[in-house]
Amino acid sequence: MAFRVIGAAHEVEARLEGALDALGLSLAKFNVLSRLAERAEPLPLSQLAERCSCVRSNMTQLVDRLEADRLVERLSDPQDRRSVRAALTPVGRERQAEAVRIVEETERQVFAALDETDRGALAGLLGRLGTAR
Amino acid sequence: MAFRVIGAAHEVEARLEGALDALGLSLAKFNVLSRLAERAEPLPLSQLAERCSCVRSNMTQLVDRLEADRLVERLSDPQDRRSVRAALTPVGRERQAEAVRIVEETERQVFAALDETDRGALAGLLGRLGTAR
DNA sequence: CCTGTATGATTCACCTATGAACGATTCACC
DNA sequence: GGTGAATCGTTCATAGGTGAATCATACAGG
Repeated sequence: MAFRVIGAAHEVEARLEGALDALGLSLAKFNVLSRLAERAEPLPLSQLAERCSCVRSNMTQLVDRLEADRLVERLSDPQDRRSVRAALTPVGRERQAEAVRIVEETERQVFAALDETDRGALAGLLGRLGTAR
Repeated sequence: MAFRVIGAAHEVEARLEGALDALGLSLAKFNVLSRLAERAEPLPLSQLAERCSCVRSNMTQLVDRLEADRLVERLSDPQDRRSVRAALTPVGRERQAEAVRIVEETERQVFAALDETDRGALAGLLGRLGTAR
């Protein structure tokens, strides 16, 4: 049962990765861009890591790659010189918006066979899994 | 919706990884050991990769680490000198059996809130996701 | 004011995964 | 029987993820 859930999720991930590939993005990069797009303010990397549910060292690398792609830039914070804030570039903002459309379209295809009731049931069942502790 | 499925699966994976940690195993290693435990015959790495749904180069590394752990050994095949077969060591076989118990117990906890009907419904819904193409 | 502690980001070592390129072998077919 | 194509495992570069250690900076308390 656990492996059914894991296997299905891997397939969904693979579909999304495949779709995002056309934009030179991965799911991980898309996630970072989306967290940044949510607010106008550039975010310190530690907050970004928290919102992406990953550790800071991972965010350092992700931002390295996104900066190399010219989608994000690092800004130093004069208030706290330890802090580095990540900001979307104009290209990054555009790319994120295109990615949203692609992700939504892919999602529509993946869940096409499920009506609203089915989707609610699925979300409900997943929400009852005992993953705490 | 897609991210609900993915998120839930990641939490299930994390629970299993955490539980297997006590045996010095990961989910990936457990999977390899289990494929090997299914039959007495040592398996060529390419078949092992296929059964684990991963590429051969990944299996090379996984078997490297399992060999370092003394859970698996590489046997050369006199019939086909290109081929390398992986075999469980006695310790590997034992470890796999312990891991099965731990995985089953963890699974029981994760799915405790779902009765048989719920589990069937969940499997059914997941099976209807459009991941082909 | 100074000192210790907490925090921010990076680096490093490791694990899992992919795909391309490679060397060695096997095999099919002429 | 020799040659060209396919197959096997490994290696390499790249990507994403973790945790421990490190360095700089900020901050609280004496």
